[in-house]
Amino acid sequence: MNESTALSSSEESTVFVDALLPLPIPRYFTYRVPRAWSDVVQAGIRIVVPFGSSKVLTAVIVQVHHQPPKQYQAKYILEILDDSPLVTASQIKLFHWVAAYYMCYPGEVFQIALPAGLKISSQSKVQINPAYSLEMALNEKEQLIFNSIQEKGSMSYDEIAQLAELKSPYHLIKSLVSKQAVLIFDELKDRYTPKVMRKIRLAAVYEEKEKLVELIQQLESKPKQLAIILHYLQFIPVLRNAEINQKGLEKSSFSQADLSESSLQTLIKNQVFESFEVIVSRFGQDAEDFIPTAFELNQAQNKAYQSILNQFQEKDVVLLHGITGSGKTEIYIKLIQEALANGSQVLYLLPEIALTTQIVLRLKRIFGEQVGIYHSKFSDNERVEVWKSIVEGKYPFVVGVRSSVFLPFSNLGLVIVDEEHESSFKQVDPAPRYHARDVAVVLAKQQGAKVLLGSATPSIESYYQAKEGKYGLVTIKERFGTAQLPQINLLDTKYAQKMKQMKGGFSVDLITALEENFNRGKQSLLFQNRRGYSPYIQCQDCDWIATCNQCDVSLTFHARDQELRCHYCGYREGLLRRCAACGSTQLKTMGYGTEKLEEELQLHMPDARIGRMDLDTTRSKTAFTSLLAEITSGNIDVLVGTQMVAKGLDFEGLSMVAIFDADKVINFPDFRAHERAFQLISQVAGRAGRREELGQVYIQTNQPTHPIFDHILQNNYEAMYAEEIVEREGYHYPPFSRLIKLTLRNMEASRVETAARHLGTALKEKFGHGRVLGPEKPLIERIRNQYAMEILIKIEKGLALAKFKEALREEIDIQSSHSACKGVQIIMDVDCL
DNA sequence: AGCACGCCGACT
DNA sequence: GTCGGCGTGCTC
Repeated sequence: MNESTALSSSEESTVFVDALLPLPIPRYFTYRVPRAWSDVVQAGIRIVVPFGSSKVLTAVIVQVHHQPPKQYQAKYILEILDDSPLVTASQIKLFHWVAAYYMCYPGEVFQIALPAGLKISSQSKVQINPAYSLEMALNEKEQLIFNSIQEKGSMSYDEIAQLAELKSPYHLIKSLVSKQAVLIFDELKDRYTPKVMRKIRLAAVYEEKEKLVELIQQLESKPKQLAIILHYLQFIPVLRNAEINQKGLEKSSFSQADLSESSLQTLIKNQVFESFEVIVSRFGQDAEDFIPTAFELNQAQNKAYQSILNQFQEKDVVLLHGITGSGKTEIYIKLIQEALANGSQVLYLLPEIALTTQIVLRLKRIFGEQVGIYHSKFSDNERVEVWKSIVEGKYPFVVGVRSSVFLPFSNLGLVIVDEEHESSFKQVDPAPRYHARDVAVVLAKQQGAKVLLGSATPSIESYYQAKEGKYGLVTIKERFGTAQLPQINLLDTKYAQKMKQMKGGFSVDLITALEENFNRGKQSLLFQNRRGYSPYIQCQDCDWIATCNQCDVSLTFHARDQELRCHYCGYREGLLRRCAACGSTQLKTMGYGTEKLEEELQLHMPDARIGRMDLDTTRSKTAFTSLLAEITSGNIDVLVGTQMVAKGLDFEGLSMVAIFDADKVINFPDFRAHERAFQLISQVAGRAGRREELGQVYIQTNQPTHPIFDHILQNNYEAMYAEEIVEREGYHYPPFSRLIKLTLRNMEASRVETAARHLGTALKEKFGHGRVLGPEKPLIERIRNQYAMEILIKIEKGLALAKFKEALREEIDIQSSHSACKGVQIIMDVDCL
């Protein structure tokens, strides 16, 4: 390739860049770089580019070169957003790997990887610079735009382009910016606004003792001002240590102490105090209670820890199988501390729901300002901050959800995937449909890092890898401290029914157990994986059931809001008074959601304080934390909850756990049903008796003889695994094969069916009947008026995966252009769960 | 993914 | 006679 140094003519030395755009298009796009920026551009910096007739997008440069495209005229870059790379070369590589593996496009990975604040688009805005002082004359057009912005307060790029009759207003705006007439909203440069804190400090003269004493004497007659000074000195003892004055005190501290705002203003005006702003980290606030703990691992933990270190010598991935309450977290912490001490970065992946709980607080307390949190419950600004900080080398330790595998690490030494069996590590809806655990393994390999997968109930896949020797395996079978494994009791609801021992959905035994536990002043947990009041309502006269008109599901009744809701499309309507089919008023709520359990339980236990934790009661971050506080402070005796309570919730007084209905989980029509049931039930059971006392677990089921319960009762993971793995091998399911699920969608059922049959036949012919299953109707045939059909592709172990996928992609492309598939959307999900 | 360009039905 | 349906194909 030509080097710029060797070129002289202007045409030849024009700089071009290949850019990755956040779109599902399989290639890079080449743009021309304005001369002024030819030295600025480099791989990894973000640019703003025009795309199509009217769109403007943020892209990232992957390559800088001098080859003008031959087929077309390259468009100019509109803007440069960074002066140093924000996306690393290894990230781009990872995007490509993910795209190839999960059968999507690098642009789609890029789109998911970048927090929205780093991807400005045509909607970005411009406002007047309050400091503008007419020093620089504006030309006619600029003046026009300036006036218009002044009038409206702010204008978007699109609006300016329209008014100025320009295709791209960037140059005009740039000129206005350079004349200091306007400011681009931080939204433009990126939508990220740093969080600032207003602080107050004493003017430097008063750092001297005499001056300060003098000041205080002067203010004797002004009690309000004096109070402010004294308040300040209480927190910032300037006399003892003059230097701390520079850091100042938060302005809010004064208002919180009910001190006069106007007196403070007077002091500022009189130059006793000065007011200033600092940019604060959105996470750093409680860095004060940062305790660099040196804790001791117990014997079992230490053994496990040593074993992990040993196995890391040979294996890149180690699976830590530690039963609930065995203290895996302490081992993680020790490993993290060690990796950080070696100067490498650490990524700690957690499933979405677990992240809001105590573990984050604990890690923050231990690692202080070293830790960055990457989570969707935090605002996008916070995500941007984490991204930028990692690039700058801050936050060597990141705790995050699945998308944090795409952060710009450069020196990763350790990745921990906690609760590695959790299905929320797999993205389902928009592409890329990636599994964060598996991407983490690739990421780690790329960076030369080690991976520790941790779980009390590992996924069959991971355990198999460990058994096969591909991963290391470390097992802890003892619980931490004096905690014992809970005792598990099965409650046969079929029998109870026969004996008239049921009160509503509760067996008498369950109520008795709950009451006893309550009378002993202990907390209980009632688990039911279904939110709302009742999953359906039915007419007692004609058996009609209220269903969603956009989806093939029943509407769930929510008592608090007195409405029926569809949990799939979000549709809601008021509660019906009459049956829509026969007009009868005999409508009855059927089945049990958490709301109904809460209500019934209150009738059975009128004195108990009952709380509920599910998606509906924890929508906001504050609702979740306040509920958590209620539980830990003992203000709740029985907590009713969905799977949210099963993950990482650990509170002292909890000595009993009840699973309201185990049958739903066990009978789920899927080859992973047993694995999932074991995981979920063990997990919920594990919440009980994490302290000294022996915990009790009650499971209501109408099939107490089901073999899965043998393993659950004995907490025997290995036995469950041994049984399951035989099944998997026999039916060629993972880990003995790879699965790709094709979902076809269309508004018309018949079209989807035709297309699915057509595609299914073609694929069977091309890849063999044994490898293609279906097409079949999914559990829910229609969602949001879209009908679906599924085809499952099984790829046996040993087949060249990448080649197969290429061939599959090709065949799907061919078939999807066939008339039978017209208008039918085809979605590919690799390693579907 | 959007969005423009392009060919066939019910309307002022 | 036109407005508009959404079917294909392109976007540097």
